[in-house]
Amino acid sequence: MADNLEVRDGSAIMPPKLMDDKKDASAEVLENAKKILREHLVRMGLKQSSQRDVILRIFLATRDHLSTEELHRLVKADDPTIGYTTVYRALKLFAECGVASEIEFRDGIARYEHRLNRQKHHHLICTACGDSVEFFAPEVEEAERNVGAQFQYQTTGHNFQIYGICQTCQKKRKEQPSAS
Amino acid sequence: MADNLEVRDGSAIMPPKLMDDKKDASAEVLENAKKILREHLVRMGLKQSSQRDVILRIFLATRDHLSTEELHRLVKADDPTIGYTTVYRALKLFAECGVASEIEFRDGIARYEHRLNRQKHHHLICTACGDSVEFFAPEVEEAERNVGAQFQYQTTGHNFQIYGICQTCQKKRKEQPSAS
DNA sequence: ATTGCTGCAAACGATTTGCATGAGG
DNA sequence: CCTCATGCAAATCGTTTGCAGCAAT
Repeated sequence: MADNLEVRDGSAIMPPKLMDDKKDASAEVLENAKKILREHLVRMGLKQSSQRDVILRIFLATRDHLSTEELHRLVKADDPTIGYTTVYRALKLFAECGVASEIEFRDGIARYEHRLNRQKHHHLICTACGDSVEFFAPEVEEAERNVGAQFQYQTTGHNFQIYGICQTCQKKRKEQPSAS
Repeated sequence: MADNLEVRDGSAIMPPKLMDDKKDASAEVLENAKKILREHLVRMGLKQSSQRDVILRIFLATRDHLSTEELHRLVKADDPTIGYTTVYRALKLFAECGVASEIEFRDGIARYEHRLNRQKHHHLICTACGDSVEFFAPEVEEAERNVGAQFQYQTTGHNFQIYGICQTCQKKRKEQPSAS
């Protein structure tokens, strides 16, 4: 599941919505993630749990940007006994050890995506329908390094999204200029 | 494209924390903002109010990044009858018409700053103490244009912050490596 | 045995809204 | 007059935490 690079609105010249680095490295990625997580747990004096294994596997099996609730829904389909709080705490853990990273859309909901075997990318988000597209902007990574050095900050990351209206929603608005 | 990614200063010392464009253009800026707001109100079929004038004046009188609550506190000092909700709605209005822009720190609180007579800038934020520094990164504006064109989005803005630990907090951590 | 993990429910807190009243056009 | 603005209180809703019992080390 989840290796479809469909471009939904059918225009042929559009670049793909997801920039993929590897096609189906799921098993390999999963092992890698498990190892990273395990090392983090040991380092922090924490314990393993079967629930976290399930959550990790399902989290890695999707390419989407998942909110805690969405991931919980997926996890429950696999094991209905796993609660929301456990998913919530697992995601925080994944983010801590670098397996996941948080992205801020504009709906006030925390979303996560996994970072393993993925090039650094950013998101272009449609504020009308919530759809998003990924793009590369290496100059942003460079800006982080430069600015950090200039102000003598020890940088830990950044946050970069572009907002706009996608082509589909632009068309819709022309047809039905509904007062928002 | 976008290869001039140095943050300009050229001096070896620490750059100033706020990049100012004009020193004291408050009156001028206020008039400008009032005009923009008024036009927006007319366009949207809304009405003027004395409360919004007060809020606008006080909002423009600071260079800080204000949360709704902080601005409300300042406003109350001037006119104790103005309520939180009015400030909240006024800020949304200011953002709509371009007088203010929202910035997302990482504490889950919406903050606003005014945009008039200010160069486009971004923020470098200390996640330990919350302090922030402004910097220029024109290549980011360029990225917005390029990416928008590439994916045929009509862009409306972006969101860019760099996070890290400021020098002061780095020192503190060396002295007292308190487990967070 | 000790200590972390889980899942439930409850707490939290910033944001948002419903509504009666007041003011702008 | 009609419509929007205001301010209060209450609702919302994602996030976070307290706690009793369970599981890992």
